[in-house]
Amino acid sequence: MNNKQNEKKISNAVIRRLPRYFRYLRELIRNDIMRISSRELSEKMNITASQIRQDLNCFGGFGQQGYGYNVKFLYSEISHILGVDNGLTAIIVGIGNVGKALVNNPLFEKRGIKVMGLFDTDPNVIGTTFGDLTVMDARDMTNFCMDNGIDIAVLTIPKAAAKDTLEVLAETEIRGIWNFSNAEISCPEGKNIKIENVHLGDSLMALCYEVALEKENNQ
Amino acid sequence: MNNKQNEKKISNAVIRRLPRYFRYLRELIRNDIMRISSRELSEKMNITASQIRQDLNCFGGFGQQGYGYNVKFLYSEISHILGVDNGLTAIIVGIGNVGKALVNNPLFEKRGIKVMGLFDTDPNVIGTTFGDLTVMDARDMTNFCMDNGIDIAVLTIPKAAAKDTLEVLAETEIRGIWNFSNAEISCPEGKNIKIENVHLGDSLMALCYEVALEKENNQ
DNA sequence: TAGATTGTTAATCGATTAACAATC
DNA sequence: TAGATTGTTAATCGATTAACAATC
Repeated sequence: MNNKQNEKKISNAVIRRLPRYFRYLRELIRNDIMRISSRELSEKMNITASQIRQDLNCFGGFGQQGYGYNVKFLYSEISHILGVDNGLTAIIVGIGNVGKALVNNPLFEKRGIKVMGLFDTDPNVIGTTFGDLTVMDARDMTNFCMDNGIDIAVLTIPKAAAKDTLEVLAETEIRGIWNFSNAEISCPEGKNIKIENVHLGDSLMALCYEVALEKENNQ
Repeated sequence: MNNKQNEKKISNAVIRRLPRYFRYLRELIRNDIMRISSRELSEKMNITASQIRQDLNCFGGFGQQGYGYNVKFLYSEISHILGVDNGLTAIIVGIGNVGKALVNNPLFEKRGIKVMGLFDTDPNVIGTTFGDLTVMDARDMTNFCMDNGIDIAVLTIPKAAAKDTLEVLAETEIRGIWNFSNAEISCPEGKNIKIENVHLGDSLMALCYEVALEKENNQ
């Protein structure tokens, strides 16, 4: 039950699995399933029961011997670990096609993240509205982030704009960057900004590798 | 030099790194760098030189002792392994916000994939055009895939539609699915369809974990 | 030839799985 | 209490790194 997060570093492999548990548990709740054993969950998720127990125990004992796990309790604990109840705030920088796809996406809301502002440099885009948000001039980004205590910046900008934007953001209190630009960015010296680089192209190519291999072997 | 692909199974960890090599090598070519040693590349990519040599040797010797790697040659070999020159074809199923972001994306073209068709079920969307493609009725998807020998289906559809769409696609000669729907799909029994599930929400949550942890520790 | 750097084997490290004592 | 299932330690497996002989 007690939080071990501060005691030892959680491996990246574990962290990457947490959102998956989060998804499956939400599904169980939706189906009114109240309790589940590591074995049952392992069958649904296609991983070993051992791994589930190891993973969950990184954060403390969430289960009960002889009973299993209380689904709602486990879900709320994992939600907490993932910061779902932390009231994190975000801005989206670059309102092109990808930016637009994210603005209208339940992705953020589902995870308790509030999108507070949209930014672009194009005068034709600045001033347009999406729901209750109006696209602002990127030059006002620093002030906006500072005034509103923004936690996360979503970068849906061209590769060429990534470096400058990173420098601007480094001057704010931003804590994380979700980077969709093709530039591979890393945290500036002396800062402590967590960066998640999303390379959709890499995902597509991993698929292409398998497809191409199969195609060659088959004909 | 000789292709070892058929000899032993390449580990997933290696496959996931190939697109990254692809990107860095393209960058080197753009900067007119003709040759590079594993050590130099390792410094740029922030991995060990040992790993680079191990990775590349899964596919055969692409380098030369005492010299290093010829950038253009290595790039073309990796491109080939990733199927860039295989003339793969694709359709996009579901022309909502995410679908639109992908239609207008150089992602496919950059990797030699030709997007041949767009599909949707919404009568208001069917018939609209994007570049030289017109959105077709999803009911015509099976025939279109068969007639055009489509390799890859990109699913940008709601979670609820994923199961049915998968069943339809299973009746075609589709070889791969790039799945953006929140449903976690797997290959139907008896078929050999490679599936790449993209969970943008999982990526966002992994970032949130780090951000939330830092926030808690700092205040 | 001497220097450099690969290809490849061996050593290390970390992550996954198995086993079982603890306990509900 | 007996049965079930966790939490946790130990064993295994695989991936990464180090080392070095091969060779350009």
